[in-house]
Amino acid sequence: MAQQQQPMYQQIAEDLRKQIDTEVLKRGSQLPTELELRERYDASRNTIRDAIKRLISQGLVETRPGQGTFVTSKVDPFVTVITADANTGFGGGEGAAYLSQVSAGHRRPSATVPKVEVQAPPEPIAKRLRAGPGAQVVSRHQERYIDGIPWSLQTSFYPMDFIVKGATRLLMAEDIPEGAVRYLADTVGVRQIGYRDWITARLADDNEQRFFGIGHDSTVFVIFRTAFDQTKTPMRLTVTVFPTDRNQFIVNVGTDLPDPQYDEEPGEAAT
Amino acid sequence: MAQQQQPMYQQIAEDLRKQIDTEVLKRGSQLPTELELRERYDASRNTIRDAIKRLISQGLVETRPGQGTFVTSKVDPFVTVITADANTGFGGGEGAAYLSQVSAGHRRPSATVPKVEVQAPPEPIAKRLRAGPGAQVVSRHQERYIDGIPWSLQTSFYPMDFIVKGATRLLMAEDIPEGAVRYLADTVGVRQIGYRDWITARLADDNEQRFFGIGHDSTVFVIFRTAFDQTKTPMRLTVTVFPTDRNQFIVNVGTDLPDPQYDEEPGEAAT
DNA sequence: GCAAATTTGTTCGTATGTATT
DNA sequence: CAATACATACGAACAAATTTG
Repeated sequence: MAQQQQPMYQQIAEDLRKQIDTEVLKRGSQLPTELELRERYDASRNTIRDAIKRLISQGLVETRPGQGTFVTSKVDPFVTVITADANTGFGGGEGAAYLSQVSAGHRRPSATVPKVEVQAPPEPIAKRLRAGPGAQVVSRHQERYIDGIPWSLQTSFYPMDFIVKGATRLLMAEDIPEGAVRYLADTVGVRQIGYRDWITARLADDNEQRFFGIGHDSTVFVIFRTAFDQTKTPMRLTVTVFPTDRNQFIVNVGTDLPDPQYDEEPGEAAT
Repeated sequence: MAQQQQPMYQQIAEDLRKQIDTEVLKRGSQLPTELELRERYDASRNTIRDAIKRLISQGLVETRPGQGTFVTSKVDPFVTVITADANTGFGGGEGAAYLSQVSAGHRRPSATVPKVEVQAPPEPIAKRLRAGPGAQVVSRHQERYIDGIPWSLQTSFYPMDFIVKGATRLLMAEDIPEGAVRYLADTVGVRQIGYRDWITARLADDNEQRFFGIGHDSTVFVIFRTAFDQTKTPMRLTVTVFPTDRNQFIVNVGTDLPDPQYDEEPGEAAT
């Protein structure tokens, strides 16, 4: 009987995970306290805590000091189409239409008013905007929600040059209803010919952990969107941070594809 | 004196992280043993281990039983272009050209011979291929490397129908040099008009942890690529798993964009 | 090839601090 | 204020993996 291979804390974690999967422990419900689990599994409290730590790092439960440990209630994931679809045309702006939201109609996106700053760009930003040393940029930062759930943190950077040439509304801490792309075309004659998204993932920093309400070893998608004008010059860089636990992305290549079937979640797949 | 705010194990982790960032502890080098750190920081071994666990979950160090703890040596990330570029034309096959590899010329991709199976597809696969109950599919699984480094795990699923109609080479455990797209067009007249990538992230399972050599709380990208034929019917589903610590993706929207500047890593950005 | 030394992994017990009810 | 529940920290012992002599 080669059964006693795994450490006890992993066995306990596995047992609790199964109870969560099979809804014996329902979403949002409270787990037994550490002392109760200690008796049930005949283990020390430290071992119980090691098991719970595993479940936390897997995003299955969360602990609240003074209260207890609770099964996390996962939200229906937000699905974002990165490539513009036929209806919205050639997208890629900053505002509400910036990223086409699948399941639109059911869900209500919202965002804080932009926090606008003029700053010397950090090195990675400057490189992507091809801003030389000493150059200044305008940054516009927003916290974005869907149905009241923290969805993403977004910061757009524009060359200061646009302000000098007349696009002063970029400095206003208010939305640009017609979209920044349209506004820049109208005021300074800069037309967007396309953009490039650079998709990465990393651990969430402290800010992001607080805003999204995720643990310290949760990961986030970071998408760098560089938009180019008719002279192939970067005209905007938008950095958006999405927690991976509630976000998915779609990229369409080719025309005339059937609509995605949104009721089909991409579940686990054998490799 | 509001200095004793953070727990000790977090302070120790922070101190070690700084030493790694400033190259005091170089890439690949060994950290002091737990007993040495225990004396240096005047803490118990368990507290030292809590600090190291934090560094592990941040991907900064790795432990090897019987040997010690080592600073992880990060590889130059692999950058994959998801949208087809002008040169390769309308991509989306299964083989080597399946995903255009940036920095090509410097790096050598390789893959194991496909492991071919005929199976009843798991539920998520069947849904996406629109395979009814009882339907069979052919799966072709490969482990893929770049410069000998584990890069991705890929499984493609084809409807069994193609085999019946004559595309028997799909059953062979060997590469299809001209590409599966071309082969299917030639043998059964099924032409690919495009594909849709569905990008998600999740924790790595045991298989993936072993193959990629990553920890149990590391995350992976999972990309579901559904390819459609001229009748808008799914003709292939490819599931590819990439560890997030060494992979990035580019999506181009619009034509005539300048080339990416590959020497510019997307570093950390203020939000 | 084997035994010893080294190093990390697991488990226990205990005590105290902090947040919530 | 008291009770409850999780968070941090210490010490100790043994197991498992690896290297060294």
